[in-house]
Amino acid sequence: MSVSPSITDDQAIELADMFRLLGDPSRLRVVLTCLGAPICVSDIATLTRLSPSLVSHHLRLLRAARILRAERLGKQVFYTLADHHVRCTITDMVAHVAEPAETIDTDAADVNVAA
Amino acid sequence: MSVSPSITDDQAIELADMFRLLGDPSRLRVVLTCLGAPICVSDIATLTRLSPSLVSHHLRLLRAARILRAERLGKQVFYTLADHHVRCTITDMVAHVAEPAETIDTDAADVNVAA
DNA sequence: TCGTCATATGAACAGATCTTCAACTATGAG
DNA sequence: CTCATAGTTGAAGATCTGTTCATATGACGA
Repeated sequence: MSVSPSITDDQAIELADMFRLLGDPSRLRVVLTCLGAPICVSDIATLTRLSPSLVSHHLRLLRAARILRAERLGKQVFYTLADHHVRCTITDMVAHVAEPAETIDTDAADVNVAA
Repeated sequence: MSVSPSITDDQAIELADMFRLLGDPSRLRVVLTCLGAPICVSDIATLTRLSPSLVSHHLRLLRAARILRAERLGKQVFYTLADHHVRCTITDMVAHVAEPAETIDTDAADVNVAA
């Protein structure tokens, strides 16, 4: 039984799981760092000002959730968004919250539960 | 100093905060329940199969984060998404994760590191 | 007023989570 | 082989968070 139109409870759990991973400031910063070109662990650590160990722990979770993908190149391991869909999803979410609301109107005036 | 192109650390924290709230399955289901018409607490509790008390606790957090908005009507209190921007944001995020990935390919096939 | 329904709130507990530290593996250079 | 660099992993601890239970508040009807 779905709790809302057009989404199953299972999907809700999957959705919550992604949100939970992105819900930690440190981990989110790690993900944001990977939005551009593939980047190695020590660079992520430097940019985010987090310890390499902590970054690695976060990366493991993000990898397990298939949000990030790893690729070894010599001694270093480079991380990137797992695929195009994940990149779209995260980019859009970031844009939504970062922007002060732009294309708003379409149905701005509707159901208003009486006073 | 921003950790990624086009987003400040403050925005990242704000973003993480929203994700964190949406990252709990129960709380997410509460939010999803409010996507449609304004709905009262006991109905949310029924639909989500959560105790009224727990629902109320979650609603308080969601209200504080300005994700939901409350409106009293007699003995009942109805909840809705706080504003159109929040509705867009959440609707889009749900759509992104709910859909089985649409425009995927472009870079789907490539190296696989992990041994 | 009293009683009841609808919500809200506070305390308390169990379980999860972030972070650190130390130790470990893997790769490449000399 | 030995060493240094890059990353990973596990244990441990402090903190946070979700949930429940009991109690309180607010609103309406009798």
